[in-house]
Amino acid sequence: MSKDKKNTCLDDLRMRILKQDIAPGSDLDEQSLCDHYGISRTPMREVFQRLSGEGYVRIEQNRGAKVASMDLGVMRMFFQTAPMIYANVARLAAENRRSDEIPALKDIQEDFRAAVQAGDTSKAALLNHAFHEQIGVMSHNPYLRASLGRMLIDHTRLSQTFYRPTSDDEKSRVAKAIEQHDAMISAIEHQEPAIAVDLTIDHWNLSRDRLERFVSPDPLPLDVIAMKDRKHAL
Amino acid sequence: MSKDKKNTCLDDLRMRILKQDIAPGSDLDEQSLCDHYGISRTPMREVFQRLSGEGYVRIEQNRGAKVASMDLGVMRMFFQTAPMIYANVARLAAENRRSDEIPALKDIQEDFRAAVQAGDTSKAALLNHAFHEQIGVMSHNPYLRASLGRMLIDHTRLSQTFYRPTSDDEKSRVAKAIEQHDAMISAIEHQEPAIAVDLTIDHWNLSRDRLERFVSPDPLPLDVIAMKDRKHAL
DNA sequence: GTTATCCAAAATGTATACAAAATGTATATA
DNA sequence: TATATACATTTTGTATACATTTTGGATAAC
Repeated sequence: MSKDKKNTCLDDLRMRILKQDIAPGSDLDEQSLCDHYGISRTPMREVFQRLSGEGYVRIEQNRGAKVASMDLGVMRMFFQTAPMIYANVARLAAENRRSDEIPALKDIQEDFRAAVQAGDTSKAALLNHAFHEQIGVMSHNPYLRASLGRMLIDHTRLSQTFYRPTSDDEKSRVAKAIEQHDAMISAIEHQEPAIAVDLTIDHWNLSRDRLERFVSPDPLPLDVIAMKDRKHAL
Repeated sequence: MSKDKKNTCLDDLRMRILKQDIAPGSDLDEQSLCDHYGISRTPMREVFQRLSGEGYVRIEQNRGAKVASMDLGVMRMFFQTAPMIYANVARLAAENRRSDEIPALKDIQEDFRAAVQAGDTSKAALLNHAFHEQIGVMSHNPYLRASLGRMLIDHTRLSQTFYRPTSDDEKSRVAKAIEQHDAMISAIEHQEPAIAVDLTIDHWNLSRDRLERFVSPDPLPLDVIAMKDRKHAL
């Protein structure tokens, strides 16, 4: 009974961190979370330890848990490291996947497609996360999974705006990402590591472009009045 | 006071797992460890959670903590993944190290050298572990450090016999490993990533040969009597 | 002889009271 | 006004009692 509540709490906190519903760097208040999830401090602190082990939070001596931050130095490492990890995980998944692991990947992809089409952007981002986690599971490489998990936390946090396309161009990018997922499933299912790697690199490049636009968006207009006039002129 | 005992416990369990003083797959008995380290169950369980997050142990629902196992599938992944992780961590350490991080690396290397010369084999293995962990710190890449930490746990567990050289050939290998460490320190200090990578690959190849001989040692003599005769003949 | 069922003992998980540490606030002092 | 200090409050850490689950073994049924 309470074990169930503990897992609910764990899943919910993971989700809220990934959705940036709880901001990077912010404190997690032990007591109020205990009240909210209806569990006592002991299992709550265990949840914090788990989240810390997975890289979602940082625990500091005598001052509680904070959501993992995303500073500039870490971002550089993210962009530098991601393609290597993703590509190698994909290769290993294509080599080592068990056939009974394929359906889970397909199920996630269908839910992902549905969430995108329904315009449920944060659900889509979470399902994209689950998709890539599942590829990590299928790689059967515990060493790389540790890196992958941490990369995906930051990737998902940065991609919260991805699946709310605001232009035809962005719509086609989302459609392309979905197609790439389908192709990756096929490459993994048919055990074609080289194809899985190529697709993963393409998928990363697409995502990286969007991430860069998110991290470094178009500058604000220099002259707000002029912008306003232009808008009226439409 | 008790916080100190908790950290002692954490460090000691890490050490005992790395030394294979506690065998892969074996259970950790909560109560007896509480008695041994003089702490109560709450902080002991927190220690287990930490060790689990770092990859030293696995916690299973309602049945306690077991030391991480090392089965065949994982070993394959270890040999497949290690050079990539080690080489990239070394590259990043050479690129990103801060100058105030160099002394710690040098100190560890001196202790390592001393332990080898003193014939303290398990201390040497532990200091080798610390040396490579410190390079991980200096890489400033939290993603790869997660993989590196897990690789080093298994690497150190497999290398317990390394620093007890039983022949002149093995002695020269140990001496070479020490020289490689020195050269790696220099490459990192002088920020030469390409050299750091090359040295790391060499270092890995040396280690891999010894690991393979450990995992797959010379077969037992087919005819014990003949061997015995041959020995008497010497 | 084998399997099934029940019960006691051991272990694991949770709640809570108490201890220690950090934080905030008011007052004193320069 | 700025800084220092003492004290109250809040937060974090630990011990322990109690609840739940698993485990081992005895007995019963087949």
